[in-house]
Amino acid sequence: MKKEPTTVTIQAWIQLHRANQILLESVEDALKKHGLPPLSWYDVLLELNREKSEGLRQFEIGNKILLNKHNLSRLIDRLEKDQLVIRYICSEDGRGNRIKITEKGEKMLKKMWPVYSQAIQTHFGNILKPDEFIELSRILGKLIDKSEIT
Amino acid sequence: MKKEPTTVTIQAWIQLHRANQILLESVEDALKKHGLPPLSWYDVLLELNREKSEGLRQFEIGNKILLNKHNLSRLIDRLEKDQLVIRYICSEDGRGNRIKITEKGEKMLKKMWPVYSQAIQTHFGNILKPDEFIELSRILGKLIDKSEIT
DNA sequence: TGTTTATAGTTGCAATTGCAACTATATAAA
DNA sequence: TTTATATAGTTGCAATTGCAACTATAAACA
Repeated sequence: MKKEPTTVTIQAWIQLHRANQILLESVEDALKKHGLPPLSWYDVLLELNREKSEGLRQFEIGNKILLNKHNLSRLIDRLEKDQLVIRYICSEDGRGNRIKITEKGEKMLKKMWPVYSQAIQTHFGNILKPDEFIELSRILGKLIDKSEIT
Repeated sequence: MKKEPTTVTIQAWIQLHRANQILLESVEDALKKHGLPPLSWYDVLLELNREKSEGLRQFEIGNKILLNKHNLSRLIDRLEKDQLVIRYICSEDGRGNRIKITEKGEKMLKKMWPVYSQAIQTHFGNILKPDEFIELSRILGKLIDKSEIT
């Protein structure tokens, strides 16, 4: 089906891109200003924190946070160098490893959250009304779901 | 005002981030698959195409597409190397220069649009209903406006 | 079993980005 | 005017990302 996007579609697309860009920058700025690591570290640590006992395989993390394997591998290098995570050998699959969060990693997560959440609240939470979040969430959900099927 | 974001707020924020990530990737993939340059090139060329006669100063482009000056300077290096734009000396301000799109640049714009628009349509335009674009646009607009004031 | 094919993860290299310092000119202030 | 300060843009260097090739193991298959 070949169809030109309507003006409204194009506008919404640009705004989506722009809004995300602005918000992301605000969050990253806030983290940086507090001497904290970038958001991508938080994303990984958060997923690992949800699976404290078993840890996660790299590809599992990659699926959750939508990051390709080679960049994830090196992101984990950095996290490991800072002792926020550890790579364990993987008993059930000799090719891979199993990543677990450390005590220090949990502390980092706790240290980042106030800054992160405050930025979300300031630049996002305070701007829209409760209904608008629900509506926004519903619409974005459709976009995300659709892509997951494909 | 210190307030924790609600669950709904956090969810919407994550979805915004995710939806953008997915869509952007789709668009970039499509461009790459067709052997075309990245979206950032399109953004710059589009702005320049709107000001064909006078061209634009770098800082003007930077404001429009939200890109910092040093990265823009080098993005323009690349565009200029491919002869899609030209840097002219700037009569009214000796520090800066004035960027104009070339014939070749306009052609590139025309070549990119079908691929770009097709990707937008497939992954975005076809997914939501007309009302939803309007609503999405309205909500995102609030977020963007707010940030511009600050 | 032995052989192909797919998957998990890593690494080398090139391109891009971020940061800080720098040049040059313009604007403001003394 | 002279000096100080701000702005426009560039550049060196380090960090990050993207791409392709690579190793190692698992799964499928003959």
